Amino acid sequence: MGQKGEATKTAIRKASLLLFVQKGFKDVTMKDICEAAGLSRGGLYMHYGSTGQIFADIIDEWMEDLENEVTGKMEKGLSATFLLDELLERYQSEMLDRSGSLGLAFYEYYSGMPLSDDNAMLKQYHRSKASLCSLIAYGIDKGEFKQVNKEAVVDLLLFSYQGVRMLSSIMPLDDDNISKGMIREIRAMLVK
Amino acid sequence: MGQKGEATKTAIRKASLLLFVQKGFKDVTMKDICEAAGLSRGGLYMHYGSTGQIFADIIDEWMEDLENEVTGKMEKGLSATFLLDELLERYQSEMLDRSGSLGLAFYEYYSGMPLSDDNAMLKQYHRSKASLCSLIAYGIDKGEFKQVNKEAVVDLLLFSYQGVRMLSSIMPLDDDNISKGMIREIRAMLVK
Amino acid sequence: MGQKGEATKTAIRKASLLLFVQKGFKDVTMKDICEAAGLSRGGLYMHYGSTGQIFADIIDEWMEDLENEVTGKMEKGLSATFLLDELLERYQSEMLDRSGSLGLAFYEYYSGMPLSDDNAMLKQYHRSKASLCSLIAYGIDKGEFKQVNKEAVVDLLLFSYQGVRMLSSIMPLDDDNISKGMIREIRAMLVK
Amino acid sequence: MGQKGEATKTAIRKASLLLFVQKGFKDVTMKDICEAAGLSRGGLYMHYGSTGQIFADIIDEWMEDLENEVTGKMEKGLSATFLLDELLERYQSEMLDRSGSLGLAFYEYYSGMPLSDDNAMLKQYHRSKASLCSLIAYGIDKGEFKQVNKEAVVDLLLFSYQGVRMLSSIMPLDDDNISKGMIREIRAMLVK
DNA sequence: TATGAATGAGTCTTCATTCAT
DNA sequence: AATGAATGAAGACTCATTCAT
Repeated sequence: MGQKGEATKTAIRKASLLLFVQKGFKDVTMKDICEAAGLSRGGLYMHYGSTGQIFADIIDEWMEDLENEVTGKMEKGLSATFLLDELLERYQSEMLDRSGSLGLAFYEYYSGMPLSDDNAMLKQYHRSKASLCSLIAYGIDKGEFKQVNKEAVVDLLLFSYQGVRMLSSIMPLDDDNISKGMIREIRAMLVK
Repeated sequence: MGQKGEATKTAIRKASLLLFVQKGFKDVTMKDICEAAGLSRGGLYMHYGSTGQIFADIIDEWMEDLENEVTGKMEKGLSATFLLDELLERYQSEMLDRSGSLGLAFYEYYSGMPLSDDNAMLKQYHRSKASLCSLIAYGIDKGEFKQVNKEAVVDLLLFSYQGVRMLSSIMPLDDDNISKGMIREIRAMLVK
Repeated sequence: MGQKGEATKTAIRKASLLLFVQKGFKDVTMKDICEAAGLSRGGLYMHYGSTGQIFADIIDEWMEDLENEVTGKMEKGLSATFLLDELLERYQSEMLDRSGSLGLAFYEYYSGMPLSDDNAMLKQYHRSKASLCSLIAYGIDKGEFKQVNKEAVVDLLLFSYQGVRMLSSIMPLDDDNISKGMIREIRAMLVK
Repeated sequence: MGQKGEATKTAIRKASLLLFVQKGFKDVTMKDICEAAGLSRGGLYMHYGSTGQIFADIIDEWMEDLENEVTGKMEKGLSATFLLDELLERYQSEMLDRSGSLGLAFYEYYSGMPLSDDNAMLKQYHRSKASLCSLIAYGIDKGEFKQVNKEAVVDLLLFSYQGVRMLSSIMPLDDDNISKGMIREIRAMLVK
């Protein structure tokens, strides 16, 4: 019963994701999605009433996948410096893979909504922040890291990350160099 | 012709700017602009053929206003630390005044264009970067600043600035605290 | 088959009746009826192929309920004036209860059909007319009523009744006063 | 300037009137009107935003034409009986020309609006009523008419008129006979 | 220069109707 | 009998763009 319907919804989300990545949020029409999903007009409206609903659903699904892998490793007693490097490397590589980014779509989607506390990006920010802060606390505990203002350093990391990600999608940056340099600085702020 | 025509064009840009700030780039239509500028359809098309042309013109005008005030002061031999604080303060206050931001409009406008080197944002980035780098060099010269990777620190500043600016327009952030913390860290990286 | 099927059909008619009263005929869709009757699309189509069929069925059912109670009473030799008053009172109260009226639905339904002699409203008109005419004849016979053009007086009653009913559903009328006055006049035309 | 625009609006109203007469209010679409008026979609929307606006405009125009011609004649001292006959004759002929009636359109249009006192039909009712009442008063004054409840008789006339008009548009009535009879009765109620 | 009427294309949205299950 | 997924057609509405005046 729900079977077939759910499969179609999933197919719709999958097809839409591609479109949102390519064109941002505003330029994706219900018609685009029909075509991409191989569905008729009415068929699409059976499952979703607007691009906003689809996008919101995609985000929800998306966010559930992001879980702090860091915590587990701290519990295993690994070196904080090692974990930091691993994390920074991951950030750097993500900074560079700007393709496939939902940046514009997110920006457009949320700019059309009232600022609200159950904003998915906000939740994601808080989650990332908490995770990074606890890593730094762990490093300080182990004596590997300097005493720093954890929150400030984490913000610096997260926001500069966003900045590069967003700007490099609209202007040609030598992002490899840029991100390497930035990350080296941040590392230097932390590691003794 | 010039006279009156130029006045009308200026009025059009002024009216459009407001719209771009409020709705971003994609959602502003020629019709909106007609109404905002108090012009008829035909009248608007006399001067501009598309919203893109208007936006490009606005940016050009905009960019010409931004001039490096820093350089002059360096020449007067002022303390680098003083100049840095002044600059950081300005950045902080701009981080906070996210209202009136053209962020979304820029993003939308440039995401619809091929990545190109005569991108106004790119130019602006290079100009700011050069200006900040020379300030740091000046500080190092005077012995006030540590030896740092100038470019990296400047990028950190610029991109985290962009990050906060953009994100705080779509999610509710305690931006006052955030920006203060971040700027304090950056200052600490530089000043001996 | 009959059993359950007939129960469903009855449920459909019941749910539809409400909708027709609220929205007239044209604005009621098969989808509305599905929802109101708690049936699936396919389920509804099992029983009725269109709103017209449902409405026609409702009318048939409806009309069967209307039977001339007057005749019986005349046979019992009751006073014609008494019967007339009883009838007029009933008409007046119905004039006032314009809510729940199917007026618009009838109008819309029949205006979409060719004028035909097996029109349910027409049958109803003839039945009412015959019944009222025989009452008047009875009154004349008993010497209680004046010699009048029976048909004309009956028409006056029936059509003015319809007029008030229909118009008061679309414009705010002081229908209590209006109907009382009208009915008093009609009574005066008849009773010696 | 307004010249051409006003001409188009008039043409739109003219074309629409025909459609409203033929199909009532609800079944007339903006598309129908485009085609009937020989206009493009956008062209129509330039002048009217909905069928409701067009219909309202038509009614306004219409209502302005209806002016009490009766009053003038009373002032000339003509016989009340003569004026009454003239009026009744006019009503009768209008009862019969049910074609071209906006009955259904009116009904549908107003049934979709909240009952309101600035309802055009209501205004028209009050105007007609006042006009007829003063005619009767005039007749009573001149000793030609009986003492009657003016309002009640007028209501009887107006509502039975509406009733015939509306019902004869949806069921086959011998309206010639019916209206003649009804009008004769009403005349008899008045004239001594 | 400027007006505003007009066009035509494109998107949104809702339904009646069908059909595999 | 009944479900609900799917189709396709129809109508609403908005714009970019052109053009006669």
